[in-house]
Amino acid sequence: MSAQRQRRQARRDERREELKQAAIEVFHEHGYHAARVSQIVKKVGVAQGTFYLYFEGKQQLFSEIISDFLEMVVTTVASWEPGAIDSREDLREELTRVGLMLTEELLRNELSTAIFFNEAMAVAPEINELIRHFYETLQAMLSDFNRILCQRGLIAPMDFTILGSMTIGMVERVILERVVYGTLKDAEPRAIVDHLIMHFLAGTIEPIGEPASAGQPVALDRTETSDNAAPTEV
Amino acid sequence: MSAQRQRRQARRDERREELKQAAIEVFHEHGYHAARVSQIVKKVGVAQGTFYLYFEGKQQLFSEIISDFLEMVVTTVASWEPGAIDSREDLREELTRVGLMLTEELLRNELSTAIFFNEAMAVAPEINELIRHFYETLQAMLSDFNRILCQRGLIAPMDFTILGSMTIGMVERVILERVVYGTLKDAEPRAIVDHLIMHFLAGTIEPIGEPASAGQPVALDRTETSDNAAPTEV
Amino acid sequence: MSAQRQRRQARRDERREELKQAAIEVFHEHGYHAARVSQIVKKVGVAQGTFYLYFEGKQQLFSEIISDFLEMVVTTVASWEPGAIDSREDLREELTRVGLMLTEELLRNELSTAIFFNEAMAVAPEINELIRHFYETLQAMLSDFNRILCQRGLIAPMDFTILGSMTIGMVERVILERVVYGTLKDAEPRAIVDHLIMHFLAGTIEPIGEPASAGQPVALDRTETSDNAAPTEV
Amino acid sequence: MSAQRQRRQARRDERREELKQAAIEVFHEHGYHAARVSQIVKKVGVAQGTFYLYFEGKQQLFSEIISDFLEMVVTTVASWEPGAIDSREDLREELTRVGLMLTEELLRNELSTAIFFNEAMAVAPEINELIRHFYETLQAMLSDFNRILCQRGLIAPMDFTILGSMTIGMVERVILERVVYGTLKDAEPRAIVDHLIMHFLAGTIEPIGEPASAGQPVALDRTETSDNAAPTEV
DNA sequence: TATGAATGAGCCTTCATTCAT
DNA sequence: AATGAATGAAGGCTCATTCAT
Repeated sequence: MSAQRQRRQARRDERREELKQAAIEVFHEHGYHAARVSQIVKKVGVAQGTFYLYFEGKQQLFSEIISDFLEMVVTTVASWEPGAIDSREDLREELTRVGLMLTEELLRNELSTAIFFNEAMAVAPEINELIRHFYETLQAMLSDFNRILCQRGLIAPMDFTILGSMTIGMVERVILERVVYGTLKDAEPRAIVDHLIMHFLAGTIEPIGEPASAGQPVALDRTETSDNAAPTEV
Repeated sequence: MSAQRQRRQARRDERREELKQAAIEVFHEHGYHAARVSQIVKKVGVAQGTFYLYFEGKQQLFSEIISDFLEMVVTTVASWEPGAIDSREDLREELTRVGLMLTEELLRNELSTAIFFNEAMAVAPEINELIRHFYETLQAMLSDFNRILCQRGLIAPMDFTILGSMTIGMVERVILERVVYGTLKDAEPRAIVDHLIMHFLAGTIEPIGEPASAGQPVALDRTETSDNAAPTEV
Repeated sequence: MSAQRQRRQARRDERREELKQAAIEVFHEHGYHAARVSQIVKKVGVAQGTFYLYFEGKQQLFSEIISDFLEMVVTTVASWEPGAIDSREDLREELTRVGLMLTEELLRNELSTAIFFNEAMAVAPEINELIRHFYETLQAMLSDFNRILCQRGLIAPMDFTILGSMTIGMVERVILERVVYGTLKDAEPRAIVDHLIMHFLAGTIEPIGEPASAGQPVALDRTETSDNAAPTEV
Repeated sequence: MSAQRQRRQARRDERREELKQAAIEVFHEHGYHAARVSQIVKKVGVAQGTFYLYFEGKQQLFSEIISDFLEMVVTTVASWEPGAIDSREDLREELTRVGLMLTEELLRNELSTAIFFNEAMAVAPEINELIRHFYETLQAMLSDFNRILCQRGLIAPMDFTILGSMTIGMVERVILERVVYGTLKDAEPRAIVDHLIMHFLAGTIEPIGEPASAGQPVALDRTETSDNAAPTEV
């Protein structure tokens, strides 16, 4: 009895996932508004009505897809471990670890990422709230992180709300270009993460490309850099 | 004759602008897809058909609104004058000038800004292309700027494409929060611009908030940041 | 399974036919352009959307109605059997058979016939092509028939393309008047067919009304007719 | 005063005619329903409103165009002079005269002819009545003609209403093909008229192409026509 | 559970006509 | 007479959702 029930539930979950995956593809290809429920069910090979046995409707499914995505991001970012960080080098390492993990996740969920950035804000107020909440959570997390870092003297004091926004923006646009539009597809994830972290840490003071020199600011005077007209674009 | 023609043209332009403005409000309030042409004309007090004397249709008008917005941004950003910049202090001043100007423009076009960030990517492929083109233009402009700065030894060498994306992201998220969502409404435009520039210049090395100390990095306690020699400011 | 599928298909076909029939009535009553889809569905008692489950749109349905009609005509005309025709009498009999069959079909599809003659050319270029093609087919068929008849010495040589057009015109106007406008509603189909055939065979040489004399031309010379005997009008 | 008034009236008539001519072109090119008043005025180079100074509306203008056409046809057909006709040869000559005159007129008004055949019945009930009336007039005229001819022993007695319809149909389809569709454009007007008349007079008994033999029925037996497999298509 | 036929509200757009100038 | 901006009614079609089977 229970075994049969379990099997049924498993089959149900499977089909649900199939539909959701198909929806992600359709939403990605056409955008939410041009996406048709009929296209989704056709991809899976079930009848129109079946869709409504698994989801309340088109919007609710979209909402769920966005929720999944946001939760994944939050979980990844929240995995940061500030405990053992005592130096800027420690910080750099930890940020690199988290950055690479996030990058990996986003690349794994390329379509959802694209949907999130392109469509999510233009579907319905409820979803906008979801997203606003996400950004607020992210802001709060980053503020906490940065406050800790500041207390430990690892970063300078400043308005951590603004800093949080800047960090989020920096990261998300780079992700957008790399994961969604492929503009930065020549750049290795590692290089991208390095740039993000170095920029977070030192703005445009320190060069990137020679890991050896990382942590040691270049002397920013003309004589030394004059022969560096064509910087090595990583 | 000519006088009458001129008067007509003037009235025509005026009405066109009225309709466009009403459309911006409606698009902002309901989003592109939920916006109704009927709501737009009702706001202006003209008949439904009149709308089509001035615009080809709902989407074309949206497209025009986005174009206007993008052009405004590009024009503002392009007003940067790299000529006389010889030091990081010069750079800071020039960036501040442009940053404040952009902020001012965006605040003046608050609704368009919101529409751009929330809706623009989810309307139609043609508009997406418009926007992609915009970002590419921006990227190219920033890359050029940074290359020049780098040649002058004002910033370190790195991948300027990535740097461009980071800068764009940084700026646009802060704008979004401040202008569109009001999250940073407590922060003065000036403070925001300062943060953006300082972060661009020095990441999280330098404190912000005490203009007096600007340019002098906080002592990032060397014991804690042992291998992190205090960066020498220009 | 298969049984249910069959039942469904049957019901589907039935409803499709119902809608098409209703459309024929509406097109006939109001003409294509003034016909409303809403009138069609109301006649059948289904929702507006249902219409689009069965037809791509108003024009496509019209096109289908015309196609059906044209096919019916071509099929009927093509049923002619020239094999055993060796004399003008044989020819007359065969033409009579086909003529009556066509008349019967057209009377059975009175409304479609009317729609064809009144509306079909004024709906859309695609439909015009359909109709042009129909006439070309008919022309070709008639030319072939007549060439055969000529070879057998049953009709005189002449330009069979012109002859084909004359025959088509002769027939279609008589049909139009009888079936569509009812002008000739006093005339029995048989009488009409007789007139058509006799006219085709002998122009105005032979009288119609006394089948007995058929085949024997009235003496058409001046002396006999100069005294102007009042002919008995049938 | 009166001179000025006359000049004004002349200018008015001229412009009215210009508009009507433009309308004919537009109606011909697009069909009545797809024709736009804006296209008509653009052709003439006047404002939209000007159109309504000369015509009550689009439909009324169409109606007028059709009326002009019908009147032209009736006038031409009515020019027949039965007075001196005493023999079938006389008849043939008179019919040829009228036939050529009609053909000439129709070729001169090619566009109106096309509009009449393709569009006229599908515009509005009032116009249909106009056309029905036209056909009835034509019918009556032909019936009268034929009755006279019959009385003079030139044609056999039959149902002259049916004969009238047959004649009208014969003529109009040949015209349609030649003038409107160009299918018979290889045939000289004279050849067409000859065919029409010969068919009217003798159906398919007499050959066409050798005017010499006109009036003398070919012997319709196989021996003479057997080697005539490929009749001279005029 | 699955099906898929049926629903029906809702909107963008066109264009003949009007009328103030 | 001429203009041309303004009108506004009207309808084809879509598609998310429901529900009887």
